[in-house]
Amino acid sequence: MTRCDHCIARQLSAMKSMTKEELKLVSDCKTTRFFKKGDVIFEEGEALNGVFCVRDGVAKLTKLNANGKDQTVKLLGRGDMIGQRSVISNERTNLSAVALNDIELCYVPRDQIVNPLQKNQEFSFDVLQNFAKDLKNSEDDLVNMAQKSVKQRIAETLLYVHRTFGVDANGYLSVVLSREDYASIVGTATESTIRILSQFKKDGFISTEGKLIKIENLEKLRQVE
Amino acid sequence: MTRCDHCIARQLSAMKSMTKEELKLVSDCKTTRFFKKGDVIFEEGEALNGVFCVRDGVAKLTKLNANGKDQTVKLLGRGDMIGQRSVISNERTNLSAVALNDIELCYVPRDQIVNPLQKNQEFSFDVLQNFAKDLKNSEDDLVNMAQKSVKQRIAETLLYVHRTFGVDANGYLSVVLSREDYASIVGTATESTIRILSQFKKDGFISTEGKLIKIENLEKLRQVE
DNA sequence: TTTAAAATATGATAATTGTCATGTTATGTG
DNA sequence: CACATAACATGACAATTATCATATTTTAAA
Repeated sequence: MTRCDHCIARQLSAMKSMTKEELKLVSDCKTTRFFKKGDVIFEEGEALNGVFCVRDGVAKLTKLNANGKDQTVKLLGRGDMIGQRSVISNERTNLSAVALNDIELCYVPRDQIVNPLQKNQEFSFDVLQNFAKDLKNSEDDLVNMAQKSVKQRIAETLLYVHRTFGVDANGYLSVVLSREDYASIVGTATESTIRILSQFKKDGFISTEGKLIKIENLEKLRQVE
Repeated sequence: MTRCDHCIARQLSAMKSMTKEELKLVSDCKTTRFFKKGDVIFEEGEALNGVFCVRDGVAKLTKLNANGKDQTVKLLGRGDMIGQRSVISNERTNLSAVALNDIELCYVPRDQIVNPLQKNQEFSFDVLQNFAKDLKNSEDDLVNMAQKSVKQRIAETLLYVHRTFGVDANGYLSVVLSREDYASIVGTATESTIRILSQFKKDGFISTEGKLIKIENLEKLRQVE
């Protein structure tokens, strides 16, 4: 079994401030899980008795609204933790997690997270700082959602995916999302997303190859109004 | 000077898990500040070297967007803490705080919050749980903003204000917000807000008396589509 | 490889929301 | 009280976005 202290995810997550002993416990208890593209990792309303840590791959957190539509709340990549909140507040999760491509997760039981949280000040302060950052991002997202046009939100999502997950050898966004995925992130109809992406193509801001998207002009995308 | 251990705000905030000694320090260091309706408590971009705790009154947290419009991110009432995040992440605040009516705040210097956070496990876990709750709310807000109509968002805001801050002796919402305030919360034009509130009046969902709003039919407001 | 299903694309049209103009009503200040 | 200012209200119109219909293309499975 892979040891946690070598895991690349550790470099990126709050777990970097766990002690060697704590990390050893995590290492011993954790189980590694693989999910295929499209697999549901957990469903809204489930009780999570542990935390997932993304070792490799990308997942989305979604929330079902009253009309039966999914809203994507967050994308998660390497080093991100899933389910910390539910574990800390001891509530069922209010989000579903779905794999966007093949993904490898470590599942760490609740106790191995909560115990260090209650004993290791550095770790708990780190998690607190992560939460503070998440909250700030969340506020920014809210303002964007409230005040920007669909076109702007799509442009920003493309830039976000580019910035966060990078590009493949040919310059295409390495995370491949369907038009419906993009629609679910910006909170609009799939048709609107398709139309706007087509427009971006005509404008030369992006190019596509099947489902792959390449950003051709970062600056123009930033200036979309 | 009023002692913190008698403060009603303490019953509601994470400070309830501070030790007597910690609370004594807070009590000795804190300063009480009064703001009048409309006063700016602090501005986006300021460095906050402490935390505000709402003793009485209501404030809003707003964020300026690129077009110069304010988005209201959160309303704060008795027992709510303002500025914890900036203090914890050691960053300048990304929000402004404005008094919505006459308000009394306690200002607690940074150290009196951060030191207990680094020493008192119970307190820091409590703050963590508060953050977890805030994050969940924030996600819910995002989904609402993304997927509900302006009309629904206004109806929900009325219900929220009713639920959170209650009504006066005559049944009017005890927090009095301008149409512009409501617009800034739901992220729409002031005129749209005025129109929709007029419609709600015609429909008999609410009644008004000057700026005062009374909810006449909770159930109908909940069912708005 | 064939074929069904899913994803993408686009037109037509409706619904929602924003913007600008303009008038009325409250509110507060000298 | 008078007056200036801000808040509220409403019409007319424009812009954005959603919805429905219908092709076309891509993908995946038999």
